[in-house]
Amino acid sequence: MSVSVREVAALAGVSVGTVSNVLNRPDKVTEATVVRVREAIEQLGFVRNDAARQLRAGRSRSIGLVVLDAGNPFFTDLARGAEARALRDGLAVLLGNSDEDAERERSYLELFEEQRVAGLLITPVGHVVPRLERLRERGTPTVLVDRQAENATFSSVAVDDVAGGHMAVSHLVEIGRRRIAFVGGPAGIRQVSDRLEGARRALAEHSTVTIEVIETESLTVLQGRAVGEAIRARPKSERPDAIFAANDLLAVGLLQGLMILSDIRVPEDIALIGYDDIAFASSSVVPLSSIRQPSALIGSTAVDLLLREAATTGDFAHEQVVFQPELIVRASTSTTVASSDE
Amino acid sequence: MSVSVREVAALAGVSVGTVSNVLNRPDKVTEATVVRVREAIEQLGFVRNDAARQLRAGRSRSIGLVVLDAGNPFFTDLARGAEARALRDGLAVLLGNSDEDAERERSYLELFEEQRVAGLLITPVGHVVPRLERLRERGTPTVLVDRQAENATFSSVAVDDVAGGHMAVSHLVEIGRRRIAFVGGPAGIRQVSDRLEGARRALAEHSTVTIEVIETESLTVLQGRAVGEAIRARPKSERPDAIFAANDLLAVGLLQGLMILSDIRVPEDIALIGYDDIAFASSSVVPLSSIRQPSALIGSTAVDLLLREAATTGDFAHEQVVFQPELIVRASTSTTVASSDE
DNA sequence: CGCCGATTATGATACGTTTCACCCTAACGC
DNA sequence: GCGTTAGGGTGAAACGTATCATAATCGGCG
Repeated sequence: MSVSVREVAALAGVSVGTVSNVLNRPDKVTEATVVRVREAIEQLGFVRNDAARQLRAGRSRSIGLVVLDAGNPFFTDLARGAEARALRDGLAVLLGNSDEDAERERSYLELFEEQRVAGLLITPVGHVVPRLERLRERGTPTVLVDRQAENATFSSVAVDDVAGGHMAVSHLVEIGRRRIAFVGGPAGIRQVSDRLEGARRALAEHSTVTIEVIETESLTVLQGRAVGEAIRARPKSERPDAIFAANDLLAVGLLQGLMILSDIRVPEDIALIGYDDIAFASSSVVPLSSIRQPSALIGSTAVDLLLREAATTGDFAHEQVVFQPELIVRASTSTTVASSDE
Repeated sequence: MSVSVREVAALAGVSVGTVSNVLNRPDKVTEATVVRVREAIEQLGFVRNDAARQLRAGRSRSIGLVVLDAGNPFFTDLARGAEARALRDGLAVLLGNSDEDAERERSYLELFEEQRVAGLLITPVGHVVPRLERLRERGTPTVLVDRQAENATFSSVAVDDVAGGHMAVSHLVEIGRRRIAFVGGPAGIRQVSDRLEGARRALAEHSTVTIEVIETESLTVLQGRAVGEAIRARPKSERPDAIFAANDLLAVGLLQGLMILSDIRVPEDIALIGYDDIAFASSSVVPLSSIRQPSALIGSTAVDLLLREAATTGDFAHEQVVFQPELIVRASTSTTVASSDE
């Protein structure tokens, strides 16, 4: 059925070893032979079998990336950054979408483990550290993405979410808001709890400000819309005067839920700030204030760390990279400014 | 280094064949033996080597999916649909992003071919038919996605883009627009040319309406913004009174480019309609009219066709599924209606 | 002309799994 | 008690590649 090196070798009148050399180290083979083998390959339509190659090599040329939500532009940008960086070293990136679900996460880890990936990038949901440690023992380096490793036992690249939460809420307070709602969840997700923690710290500096936490099942537009509608249904006096959403998807959904068929004005009645600064944030109904993260840079840096860790034999080289987020103010939190966007 | 079935077998005191049976057909093995083997697996931390498995099987348990733009929600939704359907048959989906670039597309095809994927889903950019035919000869079925196969030589699942283009422009004409601009590109992409074709047909029915084609390099927010700014820079009299964007990403960008620091009103001065109806369309500055496609359904149907084709031995079973798009009217094309959204 | 080193080519081997033809044993029917 | 059968288990073979020790070839030089 399938064409193998053996048949190529036969047609070209050389040994299989030579064919392999043409494929992998053409400089070690005479020009004339190279040509002859290449012709045979062409003629037979030979395509190298990656499974055999991997089996022999003991390791694949791919790295696995498990993200929380492949539909979130923040993660697609991150993936794009990772892919570009990996490509420079001839590595492919396998993308897995855990959808914030520990079970799905586990099944992707299993898949990647069976594939003997060259490395693993993950934004963890469940309790995966033991599994990751097992992987490491096998020689598969792991880098935690968008999440700081608590005990420096893994390399990680993250953005300071506590600082980001602090920024967001400080900003809301500065524009005069006092009844703030935090919308996000599930609470088990580190990014969410850190952003909330930052928000709380900002509050601690202003005793007159209160915060209400509204937990969601996931960080999606749909969930945001549901919460928005719930808030809209409240009597005016019980509504917050500002909302800090744990990400932009929620914020966009909130905007829909709050404004549709409603007299609520954003930001006049309720100011709104999101997180991630996805490309759509600047063009939503009311352009969205947000906390910007360098998504593509996170991805490429993660691959960088991964490769560095893979190259190091002594395994005490765990690096923790932490980027600082940036406040982007747009119309959703500014009554006066005519946002000039970017 | 790595643990193999052999060592598991040794520890459990059985043969390798039995271990394999426990892994793949546990019902064929005595309960007691199963337990013993499972314990050995656990104890040694054995993880099945997928490369060896594939090598033996001759085929992988993954299907490849090559899309035009992994950052476009239309395609992430499509991918999600495909993944969910594939999972039901125990298949993984490998996602490749061609970024509308023939070279990248080629390299993903090569990768998938080397991986001996069980099947291929592709939204083609370049001239890939010969390569796909070669794949088919090898026994790898292919389904064209979001693109009708011209000569019924491949299975395909698509949406009638000509009809969609017709819908969009008919709608613009109906609300009284006469100077229409079509924004999209590159022209080589079938979806773009079909939508334009549909637009032209709609025009043919109204001799007083003119169309201007503005070609873009890609279908992204950035490109849309650039075109929007170019239109904004024109003298008022030379601006179109309606724009049909080849997808929502462009439309969102156009919205940004047209409205920022500008007195142009949408839809009063320029009506705007996009294509795909991504989740963000309903929550943009001006909620966007669009042509809706059943993205997840396209993905799952494509996998369906793929599996059906893979099951068929006689190879004359190419099916062409064509869905009809749906016009979604929102504020960007309606001066009067206070959009009730969904 | 013969020797040597360098350059090329060879081909057996191993990677870890699944499969399949075969063996063993115990139970069953007659 | 013997033949038959079925259920469990065995282990060698094969999948297609890369590697590496070995062999062949060549050119140059003494």
